[in-house]
Order: sequence, then structure tokens, then C-alpha cells
Amino acid sequence: MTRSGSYHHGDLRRALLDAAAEAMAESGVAELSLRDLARRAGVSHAAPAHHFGDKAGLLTALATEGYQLLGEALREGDDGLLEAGVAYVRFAVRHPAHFEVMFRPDLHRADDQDLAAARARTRELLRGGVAQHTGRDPDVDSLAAWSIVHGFATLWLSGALPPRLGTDPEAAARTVIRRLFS
Amino acid sequence: MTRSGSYHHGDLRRALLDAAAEAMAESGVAELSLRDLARRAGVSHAAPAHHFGDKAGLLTALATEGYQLLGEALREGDDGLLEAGVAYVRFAVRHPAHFEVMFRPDLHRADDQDLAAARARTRELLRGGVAQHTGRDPDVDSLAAWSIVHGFATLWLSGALPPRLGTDPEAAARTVIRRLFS
DNA sequence: CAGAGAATCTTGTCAATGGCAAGATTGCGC
DNA sequence: GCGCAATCTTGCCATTGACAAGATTCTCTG
Repeated sequence: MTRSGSYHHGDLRRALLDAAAEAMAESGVAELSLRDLARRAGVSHAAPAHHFGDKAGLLTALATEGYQLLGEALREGDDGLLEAGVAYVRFAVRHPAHFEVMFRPDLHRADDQDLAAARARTRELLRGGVAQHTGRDPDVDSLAAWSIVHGFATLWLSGALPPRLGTDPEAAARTVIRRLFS
Repeated sequence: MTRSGSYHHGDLRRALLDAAAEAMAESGVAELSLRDLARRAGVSHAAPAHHFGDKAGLLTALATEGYQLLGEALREGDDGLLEAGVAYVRFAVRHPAHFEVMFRPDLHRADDQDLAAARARTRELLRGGVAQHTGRDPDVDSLAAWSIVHGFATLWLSGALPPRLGTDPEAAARTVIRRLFS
């Protein structure tokens, strides 16, 4: 992607977002540095500012991308509520950086237009998926389902869960989600 | 607590932990600064190092305190599984800084002895509380219960939940947790 | 009660970071 | 081909975390 020797990068925005996701997956947000991302992309330390303004701007873009990716993950399959929950967990584990920044309003600009739009669309998908598969209060069911998959994903990512569960988060998630439907 | 005019603070460790919890509750971990905590406590910028070593050391101490506080919250009441879940959510909402740092291993030293001990004790409480109130697989029930309350608490704290739920997290949590028992 | 040693806190310093300003280079529309 | 906007660079500054060395106070022991 990097056109070496060229003054212009080619697709610096994409490269910075990828580098940010990679760096965060490795060592967490705490150690994320714009200057390090710039080094990874082979540009000067001030280049990121032009594309994202500041650090919050970059993370806002990452969060927006996260909601889009989660939306796609939920749309795929359409195998019912259980598999939608598994898809939620799979997304979180495969894209831990996106997932984290999506739910950390202190890291992004929650009122950003693009972010708000992507977030609203994906949330509607979350609610809609539940409403058609339940016979009870859809509000409560929706919230319970969201809570249980979100909690499982968060606990898994934080390393809080016992090693007894093995290395396959999707299998473990399936068991837990099923518990909600019995 | 601050003995003004005195060279020694009196209880700087306590003051720094309180200031950290307050600062994090206000503006998140991202903006947490040791130097700002030192200013709040009225000491020089290098004073915190003597008590906690470095930033990770301070957050490790905060996480340890968090596990102790959560343990006390779970022991109180003993009103069954539902109320234990509500207590979990109440703890998270009342002590958002402690809660966050407890589940962010990138912010603390997970192998710290005091932290590991407090964590193990409180986790045992979590598992034990579930095991005696269920007739099914206690492992699955424990994990499902932990996931749903942890997910609800996390979502609530991140501001992701719709305003329709009102301003009382405990009431909303009760409704959601009950859904797991039906 | 006196003094030694430990605990606590301070000042000084350094590299790294985020952000801003001003200038250089390149691509694009007319 | 020319002008202008987009992109990227270098240079700079305040803030931060961490470390080192020194000052002050507490405590323990004799």
C-alpha cells in the first residue's frame, strides 16, 4: 500500500487505522501513541493530524468502523438469535480494538455524525434481531441478550474467565447464551 | 486529612487513591495523570512514586481495593442470587474507577500478590453464591450470571443503554437479571 | 532523651508524547 | 500548463512518567 519513495503515502488513513487496531490488540489503548502509528506507517509524526485532527478523532473513526463491521457480522448468517449472539462475541474477539473503543466514550467523540449514524444503524439491528424471536417483553429480552453477550465478550477479552473454558470463545459463548433461552 | 504546613502528608497513599478514583470518575482513565493527583493532594510531582512505584502500581492498588469493596458488597445482604447480582451492578456504578481498573489488565500488574489474593477471594464468592441457588450445571449458571450482570454494568457505565431505562440502574438490573431465572 | 537510620517528600532532569504553526511537495480541476 | 487545495514535513512547546539526588521528619534503639 505504501508507495515507497513517494511524498504522498497513498492511503495513510487506512494504514493508520490498521496500525492502531494492531497496536491496541497488542498492548492496549493505554500505550497507544500517534507518533508510533506514524512510525509504523513510515510518515512523519504530524501526518496523522491531517486525517483525523487529533487522537480522539482517530479513535472516533475506529469506533465508526467498528459499528459498521459489527453490523455486517450481525447481518451475515441470520441464523436466529443464538447465532447473532455468537457473532457479537466473535466480532469482539476478532476486533478487540474496535470493540473497546466503541464502548469507551471517553476515548472518542460520541457526538460525531458518522459515528452516531453507524451506531444507530447497528443498534437497530441488535434490537430488531431480538424482537422477532421472543414471546415476551422485547425490551427486557433485548437488554438481557445484549447484556449477556456483551458481558461475556468483555470478560473474555479481559482475561478474567477461568482457563477451564478452553480457547474457543464461540463455543463457550454458545453454552452461556443458551442458558438465557431455557 | 492533610496536615497543612507539615512536611509529611499524613496519609498520602489514601489521598492519592481517593483522588485517582475521583479523577477517573470525572474524566476517565485516559486523562489520569500522576502529576494531577499529586497537585490535588498538595504534594510534589514525585511523591506518588514512593508509595506506588509508578502509575501501574497505583492502579494495581486501586484494583485491589476494588476487589475488596466488591467482596464486602457481595457479602452484605446475602439475599440470594438476584440481590447479589444487583449488588454487583451497584458496586460498579458507585465505584466506576475501581470497577474499570479491575477488568483492565493492561492498566495494572495482574501478577501482584495482594491483587491476586483479593481477586481470588472475591471470585470465589461470586462462584459460591451461584452454586447454592441453582439446580443445573453450576459452571454454566455461574458464568451466565456473571456475564449478564457484568455486561449490564459495563453497558450502563459506558452510556450505551437507551435513556428509556431511566436513572436507576439497580431497578433496571433487577428486571434484566430476573429474565435469566425464568 | 539523644542520635542513627529509615521513611517520606522535594527539586531537578530527561525522553516521549500530543498538539500547533509554518513551510515544502504533490495531485487535481480548470 | 497553471493555480489551488490536499497531503506531508520540520520545528517547536507544554505536559507527562520516570529516575536520581538531596532535604526533612519520624521512629526505634540504646
